[in-house]
Amino acid sequence: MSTPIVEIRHLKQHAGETVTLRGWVRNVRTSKMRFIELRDGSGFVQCVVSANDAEPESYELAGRLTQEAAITATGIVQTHPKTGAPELLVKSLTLVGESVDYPITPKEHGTAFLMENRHLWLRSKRQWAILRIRHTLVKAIRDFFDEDGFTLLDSPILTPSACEGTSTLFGTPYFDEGMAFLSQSGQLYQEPGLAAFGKTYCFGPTFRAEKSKTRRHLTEFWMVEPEMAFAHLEDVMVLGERLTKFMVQRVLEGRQEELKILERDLAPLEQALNVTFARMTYTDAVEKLKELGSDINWGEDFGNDDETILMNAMDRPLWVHRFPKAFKAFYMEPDPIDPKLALGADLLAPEGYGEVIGGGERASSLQYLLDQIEHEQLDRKDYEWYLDVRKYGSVPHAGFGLGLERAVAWICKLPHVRETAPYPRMLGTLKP
RNA sequence: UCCGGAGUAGCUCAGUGGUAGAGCAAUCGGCUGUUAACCGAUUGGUCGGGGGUUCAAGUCCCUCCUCCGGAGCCA
Repeated sequence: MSTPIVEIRHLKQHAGETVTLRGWVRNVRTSKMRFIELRDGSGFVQCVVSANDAEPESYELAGRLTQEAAITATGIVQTHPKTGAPELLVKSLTLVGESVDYPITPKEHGTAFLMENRHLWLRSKRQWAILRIRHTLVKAIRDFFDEDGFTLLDSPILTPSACEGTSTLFGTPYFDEGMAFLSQSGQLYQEPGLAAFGKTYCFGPTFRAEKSKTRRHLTEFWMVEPEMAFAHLEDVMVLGERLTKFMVQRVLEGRQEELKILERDLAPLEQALNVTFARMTYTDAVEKLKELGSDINWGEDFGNDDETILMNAMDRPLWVHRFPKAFKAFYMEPDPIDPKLALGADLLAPEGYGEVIGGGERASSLQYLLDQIEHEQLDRKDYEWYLDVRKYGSVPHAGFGLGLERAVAWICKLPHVRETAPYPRMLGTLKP
């Protein structure tokens, strides 16, 4: 006689029925009664093995199960007499794969050890919750742009030169063409797509060979980069805010169990959903920072502390816009009212998470771009294809980049982005 | 790259010059529903590597390596 195989997430629908579960042993507590905490990737459930209800050899097996052994368990779905949660009253157990001396024990571990065992750490409850939320955010991002009429236009990962010229790039030999570089942004490749598709986005890994050693940096991270034709700075802030709210909403709706595992305070997320994001010009932000005790001067980029100081005084996400042109990328459109300023906007997440979105309006004048390329001492030859966007039907256009890992870190309220990626790549971390 | 901190049992840590310790894990035994279960016992160490001081070094000095936190740079 065979019983239906059921995923733990569907257990509730099978109350009173005999079913088979397949999964891994998270923990075992043995007394006369034996309790197996089982996980199957879809959820967690307690299996109860008693001498009365289980076959003798299964009862015996339950007594010698080890952490992370793979098993199947067949029994009746009942409710926990104390908590009311579904549990399985076991009739029979089979051992599918044994597990000897699993390194990650129920007690605490250091970060270095956990990172070395990242491939196993993925099985831990917190990591499971975080990566499920990451999954939901990726899906939300795709759904948002697809439903909004954007066309996915994949930017290449192997590129011939720097896009922004500032950051360090990872290089790799590319046949007879010399060095190729891993892309640090797909944006420049989106712009030519506008005249073909109107609104486009790319979403994939990007790479920065910066020797940054902070809680906000990975050398490999995912970024979604929408770009819109006939669009201005205002459109960036409107779109970015809608996207952020959509992402937060999807997680609040669909990942309640995971948020609970993470003990995430939901109030700041609900707040972000229900209010209009704050806006402040760079110039006002500098004034505000000075009031709050920062030693920043106009013309300097925000330091890590500055973002923290600014956001501690804020109860919602904040757009900072119109930065000094000097420290922004060469392709930014200058502010027609004050040409010292660039029409850029960054979205700072609350709770100390800092920049999640960076974007703005792109320069649409060929002559202006040529002047900028000369001024920045870039090689015009590298950008001819990019300049063609301005030669053949140039229009105002704008877009932004949203860093997935930073969004996950904020929404899960994590102390470090390294937990937001399945296999994070950082300064000094290439394994596993 | 700079500043600070740390490397001792499989893991998390205590041990400030005189015989190397605890909790967890593992192993064995006990316990009528447990939930980081609990109780008892056992096993487990080139004290990060190299050099030095000393009768004696986990402990003091030099040096290298690795990791953690922060800065700069950025999403």
